[in-house]
Amino acid sequence: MSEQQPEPALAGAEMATRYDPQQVEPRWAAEWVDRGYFTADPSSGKPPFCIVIPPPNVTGRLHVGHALGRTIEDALVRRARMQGFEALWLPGMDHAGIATQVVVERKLREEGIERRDIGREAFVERVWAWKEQFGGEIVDQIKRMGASCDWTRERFTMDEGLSRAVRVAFVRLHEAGLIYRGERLVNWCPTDRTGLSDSEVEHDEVEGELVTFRYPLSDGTGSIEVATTRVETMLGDTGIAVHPGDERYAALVGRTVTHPFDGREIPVVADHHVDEEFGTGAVKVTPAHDPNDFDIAQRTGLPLMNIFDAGASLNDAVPVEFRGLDRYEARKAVRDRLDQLGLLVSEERPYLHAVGHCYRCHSEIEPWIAGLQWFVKVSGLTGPARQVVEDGRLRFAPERWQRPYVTWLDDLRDWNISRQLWWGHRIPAWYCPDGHVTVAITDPDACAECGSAEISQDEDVLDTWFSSQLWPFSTLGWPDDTEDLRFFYPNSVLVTGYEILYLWVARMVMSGLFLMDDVPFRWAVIHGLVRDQQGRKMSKSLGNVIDPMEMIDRYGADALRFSLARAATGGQQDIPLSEEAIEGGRNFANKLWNAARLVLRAYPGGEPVLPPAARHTLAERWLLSRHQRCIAEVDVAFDEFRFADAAQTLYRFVWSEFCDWGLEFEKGRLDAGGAEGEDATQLLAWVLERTLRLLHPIMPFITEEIWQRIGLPEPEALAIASWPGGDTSHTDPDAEAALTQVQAIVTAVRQFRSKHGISPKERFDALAGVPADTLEAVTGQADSALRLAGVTLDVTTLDTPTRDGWTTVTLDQGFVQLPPGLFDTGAERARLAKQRDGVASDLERSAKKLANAGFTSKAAPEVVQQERDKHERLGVKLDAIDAQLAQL
RNA sequence: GGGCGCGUAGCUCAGUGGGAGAGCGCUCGCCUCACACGCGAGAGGUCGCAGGUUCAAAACCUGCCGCGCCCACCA
Repeated sequence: MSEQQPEPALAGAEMATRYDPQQVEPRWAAEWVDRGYFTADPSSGKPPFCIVIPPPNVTGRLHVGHALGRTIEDALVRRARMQGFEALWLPGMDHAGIATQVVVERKLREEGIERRDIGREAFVERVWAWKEQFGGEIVDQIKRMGASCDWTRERFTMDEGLSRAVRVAFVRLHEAGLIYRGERLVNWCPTDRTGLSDSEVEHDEVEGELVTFRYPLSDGTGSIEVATTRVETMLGDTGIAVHPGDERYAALVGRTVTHPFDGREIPVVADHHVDEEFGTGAVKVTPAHDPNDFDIAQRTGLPLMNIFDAGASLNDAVPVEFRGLDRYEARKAVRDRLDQLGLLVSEERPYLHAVGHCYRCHSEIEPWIAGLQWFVKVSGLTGPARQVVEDGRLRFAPERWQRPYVTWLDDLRDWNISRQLWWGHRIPAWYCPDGHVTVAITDPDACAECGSAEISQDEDVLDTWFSSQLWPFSTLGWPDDTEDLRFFYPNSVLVTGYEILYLWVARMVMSGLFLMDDVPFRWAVIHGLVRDQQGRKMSKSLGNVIDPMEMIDRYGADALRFSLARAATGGQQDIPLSEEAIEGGRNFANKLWNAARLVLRAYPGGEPVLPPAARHTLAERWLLSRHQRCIAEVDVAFDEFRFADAAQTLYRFVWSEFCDWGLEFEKGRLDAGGAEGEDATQLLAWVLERTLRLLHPIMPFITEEIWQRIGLPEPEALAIASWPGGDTSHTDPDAEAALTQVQAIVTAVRQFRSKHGISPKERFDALAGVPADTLEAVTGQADSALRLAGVTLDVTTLDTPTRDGWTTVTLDQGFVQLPPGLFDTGAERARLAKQRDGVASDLERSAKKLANAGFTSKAAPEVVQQERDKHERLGVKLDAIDAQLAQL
């Protein structure tokens, strides 16, 4: 830290009442990186732990979904680092083909420039320039979150190394016969003017129409009715199909109908795909614009008739009156024309059906023949990808994601990887005039087959996801055999949202297994989508978008991180988040800050030393025991990727246990000063310090800042301190039980005061009775807890005579007596009566249970004994209340 | 058409076979010398519905109802 050194130790007294993340976070974010804590060293001798970041789009901005993923990743990596792993979190960005191209195109258009006007080379240059200038904002945003990435290893999917990896991967797959070129119908986006893979098409219900119309038989003997949701495609019909076994149409197969607009004679064919039950049992066949029809045409030899241009407007293949119309205008025009000719049979509108949409721009997809395209043949890749989850080499958390993953693999069709874009990895295939294809890693000078020097490279680029699927190993140096690759592959964990389970996760597994012969990662941690409090998707139009940068400005990165971690429950599919929740995270940070202020007020600095056990008070034994349980619970929660549980456990420990009881008990000792005060201070600092370590993966900034103020001689930062755990020596069930007694006493007195409206200023005496075996432990402790609240307490055993005229509050095990004159008798009678009702009904239920022979004979003995104890306790309590009521 | 998830306090969610919980919100009382971004005390729930298993069900099984999501070439 060049300008602002972290505060030295002993700064407790200088700590402000309010924690201010803005003064802390930027300093540490820079300092950790500058000191090289996050730079991984594969030769350290430590075991590896590696996560690669899901690379965000270069043009992207951090949204709250990213914030969730990065929080989870950072928590895992920081904990692993503290646990002694050589932890690498490898960052980088994705060129994001379509998305980026569209963004830059839009910017250029604002300058009055069309990409086709300036040409491919100039356009790509503009994208690079744009990327250099405006891209990467998201990197700074990730840094602000406190992400412990190794920025020295930052990668980009189109940097030199990764571009080479893409070519090698392409060539290797091609050599293995797993990449081929073919002409097929592709999912065409008429807006982005490129083909898409099946995974990039989203199916949404739309309110369309179902139009039924007639094709007259060419011989004038009748007609055939067909139905369609896209009546405009009838312009491209080249056949009518019926089921081979359908007797209604058997006589028509082989005959023709006449196209009403252009007079073409169209054959009636038989094909098994047709469902006799549906509609009229006859189907119009548009091979060039429907995948099923394409298949039918392949089987029956019907010709293809392409009626659309790349923008999905009608081309010159259709009658003049329709040319140039876009598909929606055409739909109406064709329908009207059919109506005029008296061929329209019926219309159903609205007709709900699913229509494919482009995942980037949401235009309706047009199945279209876009020339020769490259495909990945998945049949050779899915088997191993399924196998590794079945034999546990790759595991999902939560486990339920395994099933959809396997199901998807089972149904997978070949992957179209050609994109008619300019921004991306150009397909490493060259063609000569004779039609030979040369596929090569480095640009060839001549055709590999005929030696022709007249070769030209494929105009298309590869699907963005083709390079993303290599990310877990290409970033580590593949195809070279690097030290990083050997050490950090397979990655330990991959963290991502379920929306790219197929698009990305499954493909990394397939390519990793094929190219690296091993899974890309051992765990796939799948999280939900962050939604608003009503469960709605965040969108600008709804105005419910939570901008993580704004939240960091307002509440701090720790607050954001904590609230995200706490919300990531995994039980439900998605994650609701509200600004109030983040405010809760901020409040928690402030609570921790103030607890530290109190503990460190008189702390001398240095490593906290736990006083010998013999000097621990009951409350201290309790605190250490609870703290130890907290460590164990947090540890297991992290191991099982239950981030919400880890956060919740820490919240409860810090707030409800450490602060609410621990610090309240210890205030007396702290104030006492001297040896007693030193013991208390050391013990609290010891617990605090370990708690900071536990909390650090989720809230790195505030924990580091406080930790520095404790002033340990080493290590120099919490970020590289060790993870607590393992030790169980402080577990102390006796202390926990005894303290439960104390809490009951303290609560009873507080309730009494509150119920009777006794002013906090009013001081009074009280007497508590507890079982003999906890008397010694409880004595003093209960008194010290209450003294601050203006109550002087005597503690005695249960069998000591009670004080005449005092009112008794009956506890589960013991009682509290309060002096007369403090309260209204009527109110007290009401309080007791209410309590009696509760106890009486519990007692009745317990008695019934014990009277049930089935229960006493079949239930586990310890459960029955527990019930007997409870019954007895309730009986004693009821008697005590009755006695008290009688006195009033 | 196939699959998945969820219905528990006003809201968002924990809780997987033995006495209904948390955070926020709400009510009452407190500026108690760490914290009002706080402290203390409360109110509030036929655990979606109906059957079943069990001595015992919010939890396990079956069916139904409701909400959300994913996959899918019924025109």
